[in-house]
Amino acid sequence: MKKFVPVLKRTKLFSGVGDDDISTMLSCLGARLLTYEKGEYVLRQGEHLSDILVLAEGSLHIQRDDYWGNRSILGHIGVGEIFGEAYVAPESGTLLNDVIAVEDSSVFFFDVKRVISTCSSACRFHTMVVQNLFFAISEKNRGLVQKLDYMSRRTTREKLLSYLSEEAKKQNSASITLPFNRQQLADYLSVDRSAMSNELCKMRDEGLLEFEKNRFRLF
Amino acid sequence: MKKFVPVLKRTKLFSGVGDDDISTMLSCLGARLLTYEKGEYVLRQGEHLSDILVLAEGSLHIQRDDYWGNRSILGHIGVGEIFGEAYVAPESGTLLNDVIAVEDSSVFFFDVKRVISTCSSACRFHTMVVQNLFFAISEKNRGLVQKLDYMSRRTTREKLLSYLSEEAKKQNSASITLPFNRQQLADYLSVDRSAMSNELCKMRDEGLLEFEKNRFRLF
DNA sequence: TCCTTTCTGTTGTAAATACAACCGACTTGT
DNA sequence: ACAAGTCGGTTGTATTTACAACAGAAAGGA
Repeated sequence: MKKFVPVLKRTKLFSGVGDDDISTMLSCLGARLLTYEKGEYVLRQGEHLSDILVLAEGSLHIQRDDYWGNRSILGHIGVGEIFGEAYVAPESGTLLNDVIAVEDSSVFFFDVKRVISTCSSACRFHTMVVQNLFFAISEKNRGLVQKLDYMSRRTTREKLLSYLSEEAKKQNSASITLPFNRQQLADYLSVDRSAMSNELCKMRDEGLLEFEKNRFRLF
Repeated sequence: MKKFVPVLKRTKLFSGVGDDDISTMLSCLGARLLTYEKGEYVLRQGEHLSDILVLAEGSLHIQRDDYWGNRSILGHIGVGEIFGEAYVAPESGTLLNDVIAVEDSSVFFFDVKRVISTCSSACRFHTMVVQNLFFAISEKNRGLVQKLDYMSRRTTREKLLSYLSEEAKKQNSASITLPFNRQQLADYLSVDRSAMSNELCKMRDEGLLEFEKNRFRLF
């Protein structure tokens, strides 16, 4: 568990907390570290959740399959990101989405009650962690608003362009790597894969962008 | 300002705080109360925000107009609801949406710095308010996920049904009142108004629902 | 290496949507 | 009461999308 302290140190949750203090907090917060193989479910839709999770290594997708097998991908979780925070509130109800490992992954579980409430021992950082938690979920909130912005576009092309250009802004480069293959990108943008593939090629022919696998370059 | 204490008492932000303590906190938090006429902007896209807002009376829409005048409605804010919380984080950047009064409204402004940090006076409730804030934004987060679920549907009918049935669940009744007229509902679901109107009538003819103005009944 | 599976692009067709234009009912303000 | 504006429904057409089916390339396993 200790080996992930450098990872945790750079997360939003432990921002401003030193290495030693993180080590202390790991036991103070009753942290557990679980591992998942590619394809395994980390969380399932309908479950109750009382932990805040942090991805220590690997990569996850938040997604949802309906009755008919149509998949919708809500988002991607990279190393150091927090997830599950939205479902630990007392009145939150059960999870609306699955979380699945897209590669072998390790996940920290922190009991929210121990994160939020001041403990008896000498953890000076609870206040800061609660604030961090607030800022982290507030960031996630803005990300969701951003995604709603992509999804509110009427055409596949507009969805692609708004997503790709936002991603370019985030990655601070015109060359970007997406955490999705074509099918996943289509599920993320809620469009048909073949139509999207078609549209991507048209855009390439028009000189708007280039791509190879999941690497894209915008012009 | 005092007259709104009963309203504030029932908000998520002040949940668990007594009347007297709310009165005390109003000054302690440096609360300001501003009023807006129907159609006035409360917040504008691109602005910086350092306050957390609570709607004391009236009704607001969170929306966004693009270059070409296409409007997208992100959500509706009713009395007692918190808003702006997602944009008060240090690294949050500017607002992505406008907030506009759809009827004459009054809004409380609370400086986030005074909400989050412990004050010197005897406010025993800061910890609780920060927790409340966390839960409130976490609830808003779930609402955004819910909206993404509507928006991920491919057809206008599916969008309508998922939205209306979710609203029926929230309002705990098959008869629901929407905070939108037809154009606003279309902007909320990101579909064409006339196509949506058409679809609604088809659904009515098929016996799926009834409606009159902004009141709907599901069968 | 060979076989299987996955991934991506291509095409054609049916279905759904956007867009524009129009109409009548209803509101609002003067 | 009148005029102007708003609102919701209807229709037709052009555009866009979903869906299904297929094929070649790439990746992975035996």
